[in-house]
Amino acid sequence: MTHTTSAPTLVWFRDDLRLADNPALAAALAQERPLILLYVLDEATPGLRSLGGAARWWLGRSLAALAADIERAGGSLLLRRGPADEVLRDLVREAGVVSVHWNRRYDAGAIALDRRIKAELTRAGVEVTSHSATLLHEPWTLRTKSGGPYRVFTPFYRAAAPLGPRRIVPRPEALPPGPDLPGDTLAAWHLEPAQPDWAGGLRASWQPGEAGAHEVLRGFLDHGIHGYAERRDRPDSEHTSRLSPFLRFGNLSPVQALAALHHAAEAGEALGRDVEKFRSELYWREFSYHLLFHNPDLATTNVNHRFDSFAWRDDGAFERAWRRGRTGYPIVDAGMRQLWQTGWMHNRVRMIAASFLIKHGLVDWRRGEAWFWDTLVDADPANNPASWQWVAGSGADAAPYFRIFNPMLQGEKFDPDGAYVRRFVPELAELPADVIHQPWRAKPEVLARAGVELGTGYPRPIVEHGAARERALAAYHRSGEE
DNA sequence: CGATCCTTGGC
DNA sequence: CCAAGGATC
Repeated sequence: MTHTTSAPTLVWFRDDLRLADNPALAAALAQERPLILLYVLDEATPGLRSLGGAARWWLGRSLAALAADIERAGGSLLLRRGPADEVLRDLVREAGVVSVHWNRRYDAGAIALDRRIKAELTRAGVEVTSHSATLLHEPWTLRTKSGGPYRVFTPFYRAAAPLGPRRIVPRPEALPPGPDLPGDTLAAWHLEPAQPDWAGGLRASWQPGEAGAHEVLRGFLDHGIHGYAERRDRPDSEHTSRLSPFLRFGNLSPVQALAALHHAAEAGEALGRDVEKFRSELYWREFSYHLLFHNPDLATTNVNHRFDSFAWRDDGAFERAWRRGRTGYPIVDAGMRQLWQTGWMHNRVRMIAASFLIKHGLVDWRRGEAWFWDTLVDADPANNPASWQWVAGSGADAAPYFRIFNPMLQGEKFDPDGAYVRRFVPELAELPADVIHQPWRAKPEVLARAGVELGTGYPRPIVEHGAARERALAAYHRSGEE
């Protein structure tokens, strides 16, 4: 084999930062040519949404891990920055690339860019192949009997699940070296914050990359999955998978997660109900991408256009209090502070916090979506907007608008001992469980004993729940009359 | 087409 | 008890 003398194949990594189960990498390897492994930091192409701060941190860590994994296998990761079409055009010319492989993306900006690059390179005589890697099923393969895309989860799931995912592609044992090409250093991209360094909580919470993904997956299938169906809703317990950021950046594929889940189920390590529940959660991710593919402007436009005339309030003070975790509703504030500290929020609390911004504050869901986009390590172009629209009531298969979460009841139901609130809202740590979700109702001596000074220390509720609820229902009915 | 169903409640 | 209305077969 003459790897070093023949023309190279290029693998362009994007949302698939792993070596195992990577169809583009495997197909490129099978060509037995010198291999260029590329990542492009593209902050210049119009229509591509720039990563938020937390996601940039995750990307930096993932690339460091990927580069190390690649080097251990004998290859090297090339880093270049700029508009991806220009970067690829230059690199192809510079290195005499004859074949390019990548795994597909599904947001409109990326689809348009990839299509343009593919057309240009093909015209130039380069073979370009895209692969399915990031989803269990390609969105265009699922249609209702009447021919349209699914808009309700359950029929989607019933149609998709029996199809079964593609086969897992093995992890390559060795990577051939590629040509020596000039590239950027990761440090020069400044993906991790320096001044100020706000990422301490993220570093303490996560180990991005492929090895970290498998460690979390293993831990989840050994422990968290037991009782998952019931306890996944409890923010005070460790029964969620915490796989979302790994799936977002492709440190792990959903195909790998599903296969590991089935393996655990067959080995009798997990109960059917828990397995089924987690499987359906993987398919919720799938459904979000399906919605994104069929609604390219999911992050900016109401899926249900009845909401286009909704009179959102412009309330900077309310939004700031929400972002900082100072609404005076402990379960909301705990969630918002968990988000800021760790780059992640428990799913149940995401719903409560999102509902609070939208319904108690009447703030446009896009404002909340943008904040989550900037602060979540798992922020992706599908799940984030789809979930915000779900809470707002404007999305597909959405919660009805009149379903307004009661933050006290939700707190008491899902964090009954207050352990989650105590962890993230230390001002309230000494309050007894029976008042921790509504401290304003505690007797003065109880507050004093706990060292809580409402108003000066922990805030009083920014809105009264009952009044806010009535206001939201009235706004909804007004909107419906137009 | 009419029947049935629909992630995540609140009062 | 209340609260719509659309998706799907």
